[in-house]
Amino acid sequence: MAKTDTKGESTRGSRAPRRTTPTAASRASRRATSAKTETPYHHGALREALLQAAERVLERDGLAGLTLRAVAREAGVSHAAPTHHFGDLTGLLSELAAVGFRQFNAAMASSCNAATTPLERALARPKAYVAYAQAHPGMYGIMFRTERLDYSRPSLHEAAEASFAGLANAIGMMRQEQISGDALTLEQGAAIARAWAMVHGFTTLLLDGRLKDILERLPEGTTAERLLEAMLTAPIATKLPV
Amino acid sequence: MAKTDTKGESTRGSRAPRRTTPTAASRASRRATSAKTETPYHHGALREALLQAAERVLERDGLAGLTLRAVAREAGVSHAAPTHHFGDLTGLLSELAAVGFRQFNAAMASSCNAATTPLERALARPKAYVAYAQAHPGMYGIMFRTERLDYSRPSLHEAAEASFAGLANAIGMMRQEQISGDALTLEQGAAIARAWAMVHGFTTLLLDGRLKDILERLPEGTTAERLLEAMLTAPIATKLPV
DNA sequence: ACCAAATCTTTACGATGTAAAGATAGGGGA
DNA sequence: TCCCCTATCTTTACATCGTAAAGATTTGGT
Repeated sequence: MAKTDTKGESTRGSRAPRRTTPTAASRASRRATSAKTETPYHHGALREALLQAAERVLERDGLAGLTLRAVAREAGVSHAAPTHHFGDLTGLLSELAAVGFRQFNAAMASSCNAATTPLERALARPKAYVAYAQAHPGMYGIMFRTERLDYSRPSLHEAAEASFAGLANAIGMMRQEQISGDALTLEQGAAIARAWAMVHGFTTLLLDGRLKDILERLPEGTTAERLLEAMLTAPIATKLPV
Repeated sequence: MAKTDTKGESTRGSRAPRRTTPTAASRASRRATSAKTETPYHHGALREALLQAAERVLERDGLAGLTLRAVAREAGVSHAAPTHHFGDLTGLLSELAAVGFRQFNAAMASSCNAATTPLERALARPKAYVAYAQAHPGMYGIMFRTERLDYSRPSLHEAAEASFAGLANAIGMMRQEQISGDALTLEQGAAIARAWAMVHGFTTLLLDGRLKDILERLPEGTTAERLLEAMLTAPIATKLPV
């Protein structure tokens, strides 16, 4: 793994064979030029391939391992290829986060649709929220690491906005009010903030391992999901929930 | 700032009062012990100076600008000096996070002591929590960026643990129960998780700018602190708080 | 006074992001 | 059909970063 830069990217030594990585070989058969194992100079769908490679790298090596060059290696292209499609690292991360938000929204939507009873309906979204984060910790981590993202990118802005709209909408339905337009009462805002903060906070604390102490002291075999449920449904013992 | 590595660090004479000359000359004159203004080879309290420099760099340039070399420049020492005191970047960040946790705990403690009425007592801690994060966003950010920290370091572990213990204790007092020892009921755990998740979630969402949309739609001049208060004290409109 | 250990600097190396120039294909007009 | 234009991808280059290793300097113990 400690290969030097130039060697690792197939630059200097082997001049003639352009791409010898396994991923490149699989791509070669797609292009029917003259039955050659050579990969085409033009990938054809590199943008998508890079995003998929980035997701693999992220979930495998964590955020620290998610570099432009690592993604390029994973996709079997030169280290500078991603720049052309995403501009810079922030661009790649932003587009990847957008993918994450879309997956995330889809997961919550399908989970809500599957719910039948009112209790199920109320818990479906938070549970799906936490479940997605647990299943894709890397993606979730990047989606909320704002200092590395560029929200002016339309794809990310839209996907994230849709996520928030779904939440606000769900709260509104639960309160049987019509939350729409531009104005909110303090109570409505507080309800949205409470719901979002509670679920988001629980999720980040959970992923950061900070709930481990609590979980270990709970009755044998209590899962995070069960704790989430209890947190959301437990009667308020005092006037203040905190 | 576009100089080469070695030149950029030590020739950078104008930066700090110390270490103004390249190499041999300064060493020679320092040897003579005639000039009192000359910087000694040994700093004397470099560890503390580096931590303070790191905090300055963090709040000025953000987490992205917080590098070992930047901290060394800020402190006016060679780029490798921090390594000796902190081992590596993770070590520096961990010690800095420990400083943050201590500041954080102190702020909450003093705020709780100043409270008189029961309502004040209940809100003092969350308010201090959010206030610290708003006043020191960089420090707060690093304190919860677990993938860059090493919790096996005693100073960090202790400071963070004290923070959690204070929280659990406050919840216990509010519920007028004795939360101690090792066992927790599901309800107790849920209460702690709820309080922590709510405040921590609110804080991270606020710092990430994600509550801006909500705040803008609230009645004119509603501050984040007011929203926090409403979130914590508002009556639960439905059976489920979410 | 002297030597070992601690502290700080120099030097060096691999990795990364990014800019710029070169190579290669695909596609549209003459 | 041929040719050139443009998008796509590769090479090359460079500044910065983390970190290891070795050298320089001071401190402190004996």
